[in-house]
Amino acid sequence: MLGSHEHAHCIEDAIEAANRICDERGLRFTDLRRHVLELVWANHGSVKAYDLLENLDSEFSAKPPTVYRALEFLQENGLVHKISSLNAYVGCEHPLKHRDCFFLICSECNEVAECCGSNVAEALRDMATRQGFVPHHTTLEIEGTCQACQAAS
Amino acid sequence: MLGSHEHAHCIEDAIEAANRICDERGLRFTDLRRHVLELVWANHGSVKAYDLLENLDSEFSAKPPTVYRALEFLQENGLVHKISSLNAYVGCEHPLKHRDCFFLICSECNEVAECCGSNVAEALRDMATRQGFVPHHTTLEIEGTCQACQAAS
DNA sequence: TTACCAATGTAATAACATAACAAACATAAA
DNA sequence: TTTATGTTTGTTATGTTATTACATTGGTAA
Repeated sequence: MLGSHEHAHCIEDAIEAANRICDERGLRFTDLRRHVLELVWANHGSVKAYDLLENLDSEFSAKPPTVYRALEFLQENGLVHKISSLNAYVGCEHPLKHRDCFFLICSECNEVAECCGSNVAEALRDMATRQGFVPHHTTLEIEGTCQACQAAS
Repeated sequence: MLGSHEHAHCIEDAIEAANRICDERGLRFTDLRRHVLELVWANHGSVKAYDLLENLDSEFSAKPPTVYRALEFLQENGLVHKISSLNAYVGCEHPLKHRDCFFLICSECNEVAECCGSNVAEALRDMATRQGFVPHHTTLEIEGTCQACQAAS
């Protein structure tokens, strides 16, 4: 668990960042996209596409493409990440500053923490370089137990 | 591409290793399991479960559970890895020696190279430790362009 | 207004994976 | 050898995740 906090702030911040980013890029942060982003941020865990679908109330005609298109837009603009090992999605904790990030996934409480930079990225670059490999995209997802959940057990 | 080589040797080696491992562990390396492992090793790319399904000829009754069970067995015994970002499977290049490994996936030629150890694993452990996170399983998959494909372009 | 492109609606289907139960088969104890 | 047991495979059905293709709507600028 994350420390107790006014989670509404997280959502607000995410929406604000999204507004700013779309503005800068001349993109439309539509009702649908905003709504999906809010749902993704409803908690600090990851969210499944079909759960989003169920929670897009009657305001939207919720068919799979509706959700996947919104997720695609949000991913392209760094507002959401896909967690491949879970087939699920999380809100990006620091859009724009985002580079070489990876995820700590607690399988007890299901929260996902996003980490950036550090020695890991460097070690990865070194390793790839030694192999003559040019990386485009890295998927780094670590499943385990977070600090809070260890303390609790 | 990997350098040209007698790929049949890779398959042979994989089967031999599998035989040895199953033997040591008192497990049954059945025809089905052997056949699936051979198909996984048919090339150095990753293979999709439903492609395996199509290629399990009439010798086996090929329904999805058939394939997924074989893959599960092979994964449990370190003979095959799943590539989450592709929903696909690759043969393990060094069963048993396998620890903290990760994958370089070339999106030009589709080959997958498995890497182990090195500073990366260490950096990951450090990072997790600093966060008080206890890792159980790491998914590390790097998509990019391999050396051979850069040279070719 | 028209023309255009982006966004969304809608239906169908593709791709990936598992549940639940039955049958076949190996192995070892009786 | 027979029986009992657990493992492996067969089979049907279904659950889950994601995309294709085409129609419609809506914003924006010529």
